[in-house]
Amino acid sequence: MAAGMKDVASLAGVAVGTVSNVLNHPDLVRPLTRARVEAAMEELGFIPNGSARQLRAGRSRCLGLVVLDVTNPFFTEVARGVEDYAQAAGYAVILCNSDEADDKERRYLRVLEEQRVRGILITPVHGRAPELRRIRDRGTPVVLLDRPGSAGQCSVAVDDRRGGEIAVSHLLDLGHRRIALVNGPLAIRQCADRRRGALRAVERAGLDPAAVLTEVTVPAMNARAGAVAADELLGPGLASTGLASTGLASTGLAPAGRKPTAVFCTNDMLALGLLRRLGQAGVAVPGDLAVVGYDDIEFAADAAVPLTSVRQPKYQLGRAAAELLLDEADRPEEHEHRRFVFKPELVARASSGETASAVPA
Amino acid sequence: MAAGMKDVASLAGVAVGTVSNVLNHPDLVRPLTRARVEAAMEELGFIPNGSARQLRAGRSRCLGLVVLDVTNPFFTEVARGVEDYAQAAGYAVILCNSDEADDKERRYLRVLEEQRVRGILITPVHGRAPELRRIRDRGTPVVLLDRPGSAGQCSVAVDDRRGGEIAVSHLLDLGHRRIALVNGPLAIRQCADRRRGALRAVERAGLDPAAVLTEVTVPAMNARAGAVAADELLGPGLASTGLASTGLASTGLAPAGRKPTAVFCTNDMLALGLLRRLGQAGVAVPGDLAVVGYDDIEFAADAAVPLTSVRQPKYQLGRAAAELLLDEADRPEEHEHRRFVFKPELVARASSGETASAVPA
DNA sequence: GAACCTAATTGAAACGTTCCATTCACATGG
DNA sequence: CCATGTGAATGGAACGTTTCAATTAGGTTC
Repeated sequence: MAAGMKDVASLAGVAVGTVSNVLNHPDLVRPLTRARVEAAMEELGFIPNGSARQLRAGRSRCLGLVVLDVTNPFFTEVARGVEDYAQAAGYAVILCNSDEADDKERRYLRVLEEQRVRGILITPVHGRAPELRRIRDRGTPVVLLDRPGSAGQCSVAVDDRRGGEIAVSHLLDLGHRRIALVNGPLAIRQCADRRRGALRAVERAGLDPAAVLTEVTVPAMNARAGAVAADELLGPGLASTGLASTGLASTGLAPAGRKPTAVFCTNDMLALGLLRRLGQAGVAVPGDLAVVGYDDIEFAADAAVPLTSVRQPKYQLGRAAAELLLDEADRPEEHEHRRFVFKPELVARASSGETASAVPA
Repeated sequence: MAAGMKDVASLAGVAVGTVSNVLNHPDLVRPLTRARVEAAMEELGFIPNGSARQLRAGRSRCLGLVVLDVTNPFFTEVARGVEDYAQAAGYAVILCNSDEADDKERRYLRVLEEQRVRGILITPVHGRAPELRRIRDRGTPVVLLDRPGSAGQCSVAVDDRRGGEIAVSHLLDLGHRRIALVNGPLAIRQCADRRRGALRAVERAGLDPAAVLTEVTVPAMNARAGAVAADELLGPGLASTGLASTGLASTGLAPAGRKPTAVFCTNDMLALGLLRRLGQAGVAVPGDLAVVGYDDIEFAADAAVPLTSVRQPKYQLGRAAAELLLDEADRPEEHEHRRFVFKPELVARASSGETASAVPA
């Protein structure tokens, strides 16, 4: 069905080599001949076969991007950054969604490697260090996204420790002394780092983390999980009685029994899901409970209670990562590994009571 | 660098054909031999070369999905549907973002065809009918996404005409008689259809569309464009004076001078952007202006004023599309083209004043 | 022990490109 | 008229698989 170079060649009355030249080295072929060949291509609707080309070349014009959740605006914004840069450099991006699932991630990595993509950008679900290392060793550059990498590879990240710290410092400054930390799996590096930052903020304030922080850990970083966390915070007998209910399902450092006056969610999806649930339960934000999120996705500003959040330069992140990756892929000699670390920034809005006075300690 | 089947074969002391059999027809090879081969693969870190495989097979295990905007949660939800189905069927998805730009779309289509993807799912920017037809003719199945296709191909869509109709009927029922229609480029089919639905609703109510509807057309369907539309609606001398300002930049049917009491935005991104701007300008929603969106993305419910919207079965849409595509790809004989049309559904929330009484006519 | 089966393995021919060393046609200068 | 040079086109090898007809080794059957 599909016409190949052979067909084009015979229709144009030239050798296949010439057709190839028209495609890849147009300057080497006489204008007249070139025109004939191009006409033939047009007539046959010839589309070069990428597989054959790649096979010969040993490498493709695609790169792979593996994210934790396509549904999270944070990642789509990063993806845009990656895509814009890649596009400009003549590459296409294969966007893969690991869904925070180990096996999906593994499967995608395998596919990408089989496709001989030019390189892989990934926010890994778990450490994955050895596996990624092997991929590198086999010749596919890997850049860690949104994660400070170890030596021997490039990475692009935002200082998550610091992000966690400024979020919690903000709450402490507002007078909060009982803070819940709603977090995803600690195996995800960002989660662990933001938590460390939170702890550090408390320590720096001369307070006891065990007394201040209550940890609630949820298995995913999406809105649904945020709602679950809200339920857990509100305790079993909740309903619309606000936080008046008793037992707080503390999974963490602090002794149960004292209710938090603020929550730090380690991403905005979590925070938005939590916020919605709090609204349904009649809990006032920030009156009864102040909320801080992370990522500053576009929708955070538009939430029922505009969400205070820690902003990350998402688009820049993606762009920088793509740049590093293609540099490594295209000029392996000159390339030297780099680790970009962007600075996070607090964006205070209503949900933390930026404007209203603080809740008593 | 990368080990090939030849290396595996010689290490295991067998012929390359046998290695291939281990991979593709394990049952044909003696368990002992198989083990030896597998050990060799492991030792060499062998990863089969997808290009070579595809070249031989003539087709790849990937399919392409081209959307208008990855940043729009509507599309990421659709993508999840596609991806889940594809994944289960053993396919990987190449997600492409046309960004509503004609040339980006064209470029991606080209790449996908060169890659010999198994099929293409697309929400086209413009009609593109002839070009897509040629792609089909060359042997790549194409399924139209979120758009009722013409004959001779599969498509999956939601009845956009009806969606537009129920949105505007809802506003009419609430007593509104001056309605602004904030819409994207009419070249995008959904935009045109939703508009037609809006017109129909007005006619069915026995009213004059020219008198009721004011059209504001923006060049993109995102939040920024929504904000621009808000500015246009508020008129030049606006600021925080609500709608008290004078000249309304009507681009459409209605004579200027009378200000709308309601807005129908043809997607939620537009509505959310508009909503934000209205908030900044001190316009009360739904008091001064009622707002209805379209898509019912997850964030619509969480907006400052929860957004009334027209819900589409996003995930189902993607899933159904992938199913049709793979059916066509895998069993071209039995396959017959189908056109799914899902029914949209109004989700009334505060932004249209669902609860509050209607604004006078 | 010849004749036949079956199961396992082999080797070579494709697949559609790109690359490169040749060949060709023709003009130029000696 | 031969040697030389130049620009254009050619033809075949190579890329790493899969497929398939052919071969081999062992086992059964008569």
